[in-house]
Amino acid sequence: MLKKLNDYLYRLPRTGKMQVEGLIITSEKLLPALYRDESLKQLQNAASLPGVYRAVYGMPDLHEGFGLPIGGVMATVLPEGLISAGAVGMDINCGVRLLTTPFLAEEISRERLAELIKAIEKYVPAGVGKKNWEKEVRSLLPKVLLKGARALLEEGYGFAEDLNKIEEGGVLAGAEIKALSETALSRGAEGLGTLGGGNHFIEVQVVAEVRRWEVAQSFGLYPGMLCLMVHTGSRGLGHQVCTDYTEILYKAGPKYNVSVPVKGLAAVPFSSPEGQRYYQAMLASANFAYANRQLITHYLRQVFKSYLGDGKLDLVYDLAHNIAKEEFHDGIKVLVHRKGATRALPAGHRENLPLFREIGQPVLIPGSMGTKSYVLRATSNISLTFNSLNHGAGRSMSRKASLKNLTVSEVKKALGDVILNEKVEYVRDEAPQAYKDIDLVIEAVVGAGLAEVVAVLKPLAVIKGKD
DNA sequence: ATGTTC
Repeated sequence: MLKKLNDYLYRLPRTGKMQVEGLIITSEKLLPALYRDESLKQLQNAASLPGVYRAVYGMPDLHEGFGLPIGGVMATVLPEGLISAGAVGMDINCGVRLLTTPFLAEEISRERLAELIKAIEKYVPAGVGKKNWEKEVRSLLPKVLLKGARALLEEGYGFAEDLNKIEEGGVLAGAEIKALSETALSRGAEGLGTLGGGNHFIEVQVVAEVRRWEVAQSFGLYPGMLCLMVHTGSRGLGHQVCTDYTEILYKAGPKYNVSVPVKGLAAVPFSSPEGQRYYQAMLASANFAYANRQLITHYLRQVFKSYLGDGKLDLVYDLAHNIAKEEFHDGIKVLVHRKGATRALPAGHRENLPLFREIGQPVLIPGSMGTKSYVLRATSNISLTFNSLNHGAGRSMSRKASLKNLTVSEVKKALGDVILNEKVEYVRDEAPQAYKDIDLVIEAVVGAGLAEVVAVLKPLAVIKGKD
């Protein structure tokens, strides 16, 4: 089905109703997983939407999702082009934040680390359905929806300089509370300040390797540093918004003569009332997620202050990997849907935050549970993929299959010395065996000439929520 | 991903 262009770039040729071709960043070793699930078929479906621009892209962590595959990038020409809730995904602005700590990893014993993650769990409830412990934050919801991480800052949760290192300054303009259902609002209120389940985590990591010294230094990363990585999103709020609007867009589609191959790609013109409504709801959910990671950061600072005596945690960066964004490519205004894909702005790109304008933004790529994570920087070739990179390792086995096939001892072995808060049994579907090899995924984006490795992070302890 | 078949 795929045509090899070079070692790391494959073409998904136009067939059937495809309006554009697909381009996939992958490799010989990663290919078999693509043929085991529906991701290529889903990419073909996306390529068949009217008005899809230039090509649809698959990142090396590509795998089956709802509508657009995870690791998929799809752009539509504005203003008449389509917007699809399913092409953003259930967890709107699921994303990653990396923090440095004032400690070297070697200063903190395993015993201390184990205590630390217990303390973190008290402040940041982990697991599906968990609610925030600090009821006061619930009243911040309206402000959070409109002003994102900035809203929390105004309430004393964080420092002004935090915003300089959050994509978009931690807030997207245009959110509307009216666009959210009552259910979405109530799920949002309870979920603010919680981690969630699935692939979400808080990880204590060490900077194990620095490959680009100057760049790492400008990102604030030095070898041996103890770091914290937070991976979470908009919790039940984003999930509800995606569910609500997939239904709304699916029903409204015919009104605009839009027919979609599957309900998961339900879409309407961006400029239509329904399209704008979804976009406003998506922006509010994205703001919520930036704020969620900000609130969690506040709690982490409290824990570090009380348990280790120093709560000075500095942001490296915070980015979204499930979002749709209005951007210019080839001089044309498009709506880029990234689902399980990260926007990656190279050095010199004018849309970078001021701090990163010259050097380019850090691209944070978490590995699977217990495996390495990477900090990358995009090269100037990144325009090939609308300035997009992968978001992680990507599943290679479904949750169901991993729970069925993986034993506790196999998973324990894969985790090695990494401390885990939860019983291994409950997070078997998050085992490294259920994911692609992060090293191969990174090799693909580097080999394709899209990115370079700045630093490699190794996990020491991980907090996961149980499903 | 998810009050995982509200």
